[in-house]
Amino acid sequence: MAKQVAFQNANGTETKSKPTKKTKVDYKARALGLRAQRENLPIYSARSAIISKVREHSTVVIVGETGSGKTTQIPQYLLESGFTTYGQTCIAVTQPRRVAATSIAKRVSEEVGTPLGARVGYTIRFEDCSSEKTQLKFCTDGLLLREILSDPLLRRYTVVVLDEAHERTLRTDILLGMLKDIQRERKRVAELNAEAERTQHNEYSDSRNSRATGTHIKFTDEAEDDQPPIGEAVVDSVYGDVTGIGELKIIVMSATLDAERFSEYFDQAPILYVAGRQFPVTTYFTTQPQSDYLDAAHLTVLQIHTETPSTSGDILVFLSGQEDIENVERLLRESAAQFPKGVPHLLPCPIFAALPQAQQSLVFEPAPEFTRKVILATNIAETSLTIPGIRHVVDSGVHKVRGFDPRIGESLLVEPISKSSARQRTGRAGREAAGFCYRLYTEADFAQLDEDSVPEIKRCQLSMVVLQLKAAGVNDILKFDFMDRPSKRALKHALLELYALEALDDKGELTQLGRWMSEFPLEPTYSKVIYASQKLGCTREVIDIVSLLSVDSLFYIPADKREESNAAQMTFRSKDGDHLTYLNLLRAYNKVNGDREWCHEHYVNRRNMRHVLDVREQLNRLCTRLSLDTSKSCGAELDAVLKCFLSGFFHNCALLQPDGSYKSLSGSQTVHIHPGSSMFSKKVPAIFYDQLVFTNKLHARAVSAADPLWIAQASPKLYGRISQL
DNA sequence: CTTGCACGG
Repeated sequence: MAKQVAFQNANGTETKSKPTKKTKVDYKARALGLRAQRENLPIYSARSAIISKVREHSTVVIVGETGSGKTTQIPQYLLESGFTTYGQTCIAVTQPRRVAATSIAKRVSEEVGTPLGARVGYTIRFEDCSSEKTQLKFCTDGLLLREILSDPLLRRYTVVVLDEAHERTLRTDILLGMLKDIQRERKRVAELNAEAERTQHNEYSDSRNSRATGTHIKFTDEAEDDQPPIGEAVVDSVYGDVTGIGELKIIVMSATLDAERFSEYFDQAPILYVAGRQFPVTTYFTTQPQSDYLDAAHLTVLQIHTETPSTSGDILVFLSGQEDIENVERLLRESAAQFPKGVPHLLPCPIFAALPQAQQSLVFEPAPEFTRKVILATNIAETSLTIPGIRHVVDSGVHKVRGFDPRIGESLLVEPISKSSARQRTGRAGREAAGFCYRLYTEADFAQLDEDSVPEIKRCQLSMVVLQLKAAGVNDILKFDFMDRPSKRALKHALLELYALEALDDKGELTQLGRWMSEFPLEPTYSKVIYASQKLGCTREVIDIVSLLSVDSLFYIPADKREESNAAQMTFRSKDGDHLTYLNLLRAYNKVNGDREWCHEHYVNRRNMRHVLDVREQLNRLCTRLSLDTSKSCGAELDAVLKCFLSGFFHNCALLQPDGSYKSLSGSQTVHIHPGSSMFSKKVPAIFYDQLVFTNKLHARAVSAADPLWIAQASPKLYGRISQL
């Protein structure tokens, strides 16, 4: 081979862990069989140290490397140590991802030896596998956040364990802030309870004189029938009856050594370190910077393949997105076709979130005889998926990052990864045995990388976050104790957006509409649209379309089938734009009952369509509970639907210019209609869009035609003038 | 004029 990528060995090796094996449910006997395995985990020797630290401190930070067993064991140690009481209190363990919450709950219930949903259970959106008996509940962090809105003190829980906190997802960060508040309030309320107990046991003291300000104790003789028979109810001026509520313990679990930040945030909480099970990974850097990482990735894979036996394990390549993956796949197929006889086959397996399930699962199947798999992956393989059999990792050093700046809007750009991300990628080579990692950048470039990625909360739109905080009673958003504070500009932008949507009044206080909107698991723009649909009589259509917009791709478009998939999409096309096109798609999908073949023929992403139906069902149920008539339909008068959308999306409008381009109303920027849109290359006086994302250009996604007059009516204060245009 | 990293409710 003429072209080569030169590598050099890094100083030292990097290591990672061994996964636990999946097993079948078999309750008591099975649990007994698992006990030896549990006691063999690295964390087992730290059991009593962990428990006593949790008893002594309100908050404990635990750093556990992959394979330490922290995720499955620590919740069980707490359960065994009496941190909960049957039928009354519970331990919550949060995960950033749904699959993790469910699979860990399954494993732990096996180890505990009870059926799933009994003593150990899980709750995620659309799926509740827990009961009155549940004392250990695994859930997504987003779900626990929702629970705070209906139970501001989280009174059911004695301990909350935040797992994977180092990932710093938007929801983990908000949860950290809110839990810190809740912990302080619980401490105050717990003291009230302790004091009530003391006064009750002292027959000489007058309890009325010994209470904290702002509270009073109800006497049993003035109580309703639902009062406990013995003793007195403890009532707090803010939370009402707080009888029996104790302190809230918080355990922050992290896989990396950034624990000091968590410890500082929780008033110097103690940090415990637990070692993992690891295999060494030999890491190489390129000797020269690579101008084209796709070419470098392609050549490196060929080098690994020819220089090591194919039985030495599969190759995992980290790339930035679908386009990169499809390009490298093509290069590899071309090269593999020219292998001389006797060289083992090379099987490229792409994997990214938008890929249909059937193709995703190929990654997990063992390669055929005399064949080596090359997994071409996005960040999905960094944390979300663990692919067995990987011994070689090729790291491009880049990923795609969503950004947000109120001045520019949203963006989606390829950027260098952080050091911790590079280490995480490297670790993927050492899950089962010693491995190798090839970094397609120099050691000097690695040294220049940021230590950690920027937390999500600093690079996304915050209107939904701010609405949630307001609904949870956080009045001064600018003073909220964020672990990493978003910019003042971003927070003010969110406050202004909520004001424009009439969720906040001119004092910045939550309006009745804002309270109503906060009930929805939706961006506030969407809940506003649903609200507007009642007056205009098209709630059924609006809920359908909002559900359709909750997934990011309704169609799957492979690079080589663009023409065909476009033709298939034409079947659903509405002249008014994407919103009604999507509605047509849903109706067609329902007519064939989501038939698999039909979806395949029309390039419809079936998994995402199922999610749409789940969201729709949840929204319908929620609306009914809030006494909205979800059957209100506008029939063929679909203009009403577009008008509703404008009541939430008046900020997302653009007007046609004499030169045929569109300029946004809010920022006077040139916006380009996304090529996948039914409005692409169409000229109408005005458009509105679901999203504006900067990639190489400002692209408007999910676009529909709008009457300029409707825009003026939707927000007379902002755009009243355009009716005169 | 030709395109969407990953998640969550």
